[in-house]
Amino acid sequence: MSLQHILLGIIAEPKSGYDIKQEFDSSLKHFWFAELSQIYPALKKLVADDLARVEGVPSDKGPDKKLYSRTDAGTQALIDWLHTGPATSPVRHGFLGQVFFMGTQKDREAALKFFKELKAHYQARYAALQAVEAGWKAQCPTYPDGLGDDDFFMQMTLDAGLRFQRSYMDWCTNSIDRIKSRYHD
Amino acid sequence: MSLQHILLGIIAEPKSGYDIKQEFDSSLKHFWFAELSQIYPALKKLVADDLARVEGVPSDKGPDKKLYSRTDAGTQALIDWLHTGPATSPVRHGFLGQVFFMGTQKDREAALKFFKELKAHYQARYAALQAVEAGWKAQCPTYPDGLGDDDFFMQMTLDAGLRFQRSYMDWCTNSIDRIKSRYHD
DNA sequence: ATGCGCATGTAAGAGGTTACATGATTTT
DNA sequence: AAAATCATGTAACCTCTTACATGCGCAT
Repeated sequence: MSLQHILLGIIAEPKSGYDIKQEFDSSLKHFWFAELSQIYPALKKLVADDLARVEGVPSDKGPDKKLYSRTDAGTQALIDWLHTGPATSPVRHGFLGQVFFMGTQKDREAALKFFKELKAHYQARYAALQAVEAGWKAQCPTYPDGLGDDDFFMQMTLDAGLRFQRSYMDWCTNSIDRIKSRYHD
Repeated sequence: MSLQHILLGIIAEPKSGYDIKQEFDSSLKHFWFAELSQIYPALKKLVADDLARVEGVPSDKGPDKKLYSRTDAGTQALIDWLHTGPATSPVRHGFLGQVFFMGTQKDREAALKFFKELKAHYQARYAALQAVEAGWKAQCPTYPDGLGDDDFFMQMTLDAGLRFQRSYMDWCTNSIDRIKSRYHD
């Protein structure tokens, strides 16, 4: 349900499916992602529902680009989405399932290895978000509160990403300490 | 992919699909959940794959219960899963998508309302986890480090849940302050 | 000439949700 | 007498992933 709305948000400026995929991979990946094979049909559906229009333009290299942009109905559908209340569908965390049943396996070293790997994973994600933030800081010396109205809210999602990753990392660090003091002392 | 493994974890003791659903809703819901319509076929598949066995027993009320338990191959499959490394598939956060595009709508009060609703949502989840923790504390006076080996890891997932909810709440609080000081001063 | 980046898609399948279907017992 | 709880499932649908298919232009 959310993908359609997120696409509507992205095509405030005319964009092709290929452009959108790159935007997912660069600036949106901390909260959403989609494959091209999902994006193309979703854009078609927006047009079928009169929420977007297409315009074919020749490309420098490769086939023609299809640029999608919001119709007025599309903008309204986006705003309606913002008014339906926060989209907080519950989330599945496979790694917590693994921890939940980790007592099944008596190998303490395996448990430590697991948490160290998890911590490294979140550290990498954290570093990636910090790099995005650094780029933003370089562009705007009064970051974050001197940002324009649109960027203000976008930066909030980056702030959320940074906080959440830190929280995961802290939990890993603490868990490693607890395992060590329980089994290595 | 993870559901099968989580079911294997749960059926260390013989359990019916109905029992499992209740366990999801009570103690596992901070990291996983599943509908009965998904659980029943999944259990059948475990039996077909020789990872579980079934035993039909008469129930006090209602139809016969089918109790599922792990085979040795099932236990091995569970342990193998723990050795494949942390299951960190990326997560989609619809509400962050909404925040990302919140600048589209110029209504500041709507933005504040959104964040307050979100904060209330996470506060409710946090309170639910605290209640689970309180029950645990009542049972075990040396909580959390005096817990048995199995419970030790299970409690870690509760700790994770509490930390993550706090982190979401803090972000909401901070975002509300930022919106207020940007637009209400 | 081989592969990479640009640019479009389709098809099969896995995973998950919602709605439907059945029937017994216990509580209000 | 009606509703909730116990207990099993099936079917249609939606979302997302993985694999496949096509073809141009540019750099090595």
